[in-house]
Amino acid sequence: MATLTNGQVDAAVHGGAASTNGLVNGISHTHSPASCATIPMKDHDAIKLFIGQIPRNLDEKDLRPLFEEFGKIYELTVLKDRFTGMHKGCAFLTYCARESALKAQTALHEQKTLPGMNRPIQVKPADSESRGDRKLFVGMLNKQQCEDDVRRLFESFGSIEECTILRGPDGNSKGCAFVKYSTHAEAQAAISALHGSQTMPGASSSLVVKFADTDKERTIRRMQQMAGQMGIFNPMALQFGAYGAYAQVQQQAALMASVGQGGYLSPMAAFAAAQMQHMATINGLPGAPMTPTSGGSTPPGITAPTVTSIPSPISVNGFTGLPPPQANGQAPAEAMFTNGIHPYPAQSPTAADPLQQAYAGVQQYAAAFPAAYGQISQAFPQPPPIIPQQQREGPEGCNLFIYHLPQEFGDGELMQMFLPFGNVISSKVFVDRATNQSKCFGFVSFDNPGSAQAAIQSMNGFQIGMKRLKVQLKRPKDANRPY
DNA sequence: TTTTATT
Repeated sequence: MATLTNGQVDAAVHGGAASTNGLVNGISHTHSPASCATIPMKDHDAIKLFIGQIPRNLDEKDLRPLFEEFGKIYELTVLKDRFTGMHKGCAFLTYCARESALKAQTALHEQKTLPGMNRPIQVKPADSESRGDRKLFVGMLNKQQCEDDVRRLFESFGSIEECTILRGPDGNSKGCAFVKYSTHAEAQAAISALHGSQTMPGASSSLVVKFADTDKERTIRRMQQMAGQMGIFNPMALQFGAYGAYAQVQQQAALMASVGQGGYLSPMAAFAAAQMQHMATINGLPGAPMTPTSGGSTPPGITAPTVTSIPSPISVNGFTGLPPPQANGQAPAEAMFTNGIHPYPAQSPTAADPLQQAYAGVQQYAAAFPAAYGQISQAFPQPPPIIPQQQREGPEGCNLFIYHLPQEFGDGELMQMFLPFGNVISSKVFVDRATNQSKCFGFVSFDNPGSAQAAIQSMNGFQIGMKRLKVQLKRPKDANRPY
């Protein structure tokens, strides 16, 4: 009996020790293990790490020594822009051993700052390693609340992997945070329990707890901001694949940036890319390099013949709200691209009023694509009635209150903004009697509640410049109604 | 009231 037992124990100890040693050797010594020295093999459960905050002048060979400290590297790749080859300041790293990854993460993540960086290095599992959506955006926090306060609020719903308060350059809280749980279910539980559950002192509304924006959503947000900064507003872009269009534009812009690529550029993308340049310029940012005169003998891609065939008005106007191309097409394109970035051709008769151009764009769009327009607009009479009749109210549930309108919006602009959602029977911006200035709020009435709801859905919170529209059902004021 | 990047 004793013999048998000993034998079992010996076998177990031996086997266990052997495998443990192998593992320990693999991770705890710098680069000695013979196990994966010649043929790189990684553990079945290896973790791919994302490395962030890397100075752009460091490439793989510069980075290797730093990470080899923690074990044999299976793969290390610095991320580069697909078109320009530009170093993106981050990398992916996979160790042969899972343990090495964990060690490196513990030792390095936010523990040191590489030369020239303002933030500490990031070493954590890549997004591709994670299971599902588990990161939350938390809004409407008190600006005094710190990471620990937020953790305390969220810890009972699961294990928190990350908790960050968003701060401005001055270090002041922006009143919102990101909280990452280890699983989607935990995140969901926190949303159910906390969203809207309380109002923090000093916050303008109740606590917001939702899944953080995806990349796509962030792109949309940025697009809205840009549109706002340009004073251009066009709801059509919201309704129709502007997202996809924008993604294309980004790609195309990158293409343009790499002079000499000479690939096909759709006129729309060229047009929009030029605008992005312009926006970058007016924002005082460098923007992607686009130098029409560079390269001497090499004509820039943007002068390719494709530019002269005029795009469907949609692409241009739908996306940017720019004036429709002139009939011959050639002149405006040339004017625009020879001065590099000017979105408004000087000779345009309506150049003085970008807003008006945007509206012209909407109509042009609608006229060109009645079918598409019909998808969101139940009733689409030939030219939409821009001049509101006498002020009328729709049935209950059809009347909207809109706040945070741009100062320059009048009744017509308000109507134009909501036409895509249905039949607008009236629109009214309130005006200060003394100054004749808009009070930045107004009312819009539809002929059916569905349109009103669709408008709320799309337009509430829509960002124009620094402001966000508030769009809600008008309060029924039966009590006040004059007899 | 949505970040410093994720092939």
